[in-house]
Amino acid sequence: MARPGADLLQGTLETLILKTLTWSPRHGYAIARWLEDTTEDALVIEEGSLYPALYRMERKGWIEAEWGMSELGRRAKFYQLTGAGRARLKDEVAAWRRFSGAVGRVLEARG
Amino acid sequence: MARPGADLLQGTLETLILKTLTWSPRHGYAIARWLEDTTEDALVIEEGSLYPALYRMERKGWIEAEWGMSELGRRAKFYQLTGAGRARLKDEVAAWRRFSGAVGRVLEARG
DNA sequence: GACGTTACTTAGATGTTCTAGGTAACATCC
DNA sequence: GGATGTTACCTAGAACATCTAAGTAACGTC
Repeated sequence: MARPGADLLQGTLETLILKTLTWSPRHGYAIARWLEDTTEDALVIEEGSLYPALYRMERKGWIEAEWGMSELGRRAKFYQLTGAGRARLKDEVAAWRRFSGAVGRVLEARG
Repeated sequence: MARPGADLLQGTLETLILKTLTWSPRHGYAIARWLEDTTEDALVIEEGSLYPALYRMERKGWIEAEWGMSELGRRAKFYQLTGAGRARLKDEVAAWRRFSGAVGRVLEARG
């Protein structure tokens, strides 16, 4: 799993971002910080992954962006979930459970 | 998670293959069948992913191949774990637990 | 002799993530 | 006032695993 060139398993970042926006809009930097805090740095979000992911998700209509001011008075782009994004999150959480459950069953298997 | 072009999260296949070879050598086709059976088809292993993965892993010294006869009398290439492969499996299982635990914490988070 | 299954092979496309660079504003400390 | 660290965003290019889609071949069965 600890492959060079991939700290995150491909396909998980967008799900994590969607989840981060569940409760209120956040700007990109805050999304990364929240994910790292919540996982105690088990997940580290590279900026070169984060921002392209946000653009992809905006293009797909899962999130909407708006410029505003961060808590510290700097300009920042705030993202919020759309209806489609909320639906997508639900699907992705279900898919993650199915997938990680399956992998878990394999890795716990005995004989 | 259910992205077109990726049923498996990138980085998991090699771990799953290593685990499949824990107990005895198996040929490629049997590896795919065992994984699908064990996960009740939650994980489907495409041949175009499986065989290239086996070559990569052989190159990396995690598995060794030998031609033989399958249970049904057809020629088949049997793969078995090397010492390095066994060590690698251990690391990957630990990494998977860390990673999936972190994702789980994010996805279960409330507020 | 057509069809389904076992078993392996490989080229090319796709798509996410990473590395590594950049801009800019503000705070702090020497 | 100059260096350093933090917040905050942007982007080009490379790396890499997986998938699609094609192929070979042997065997069994109907």
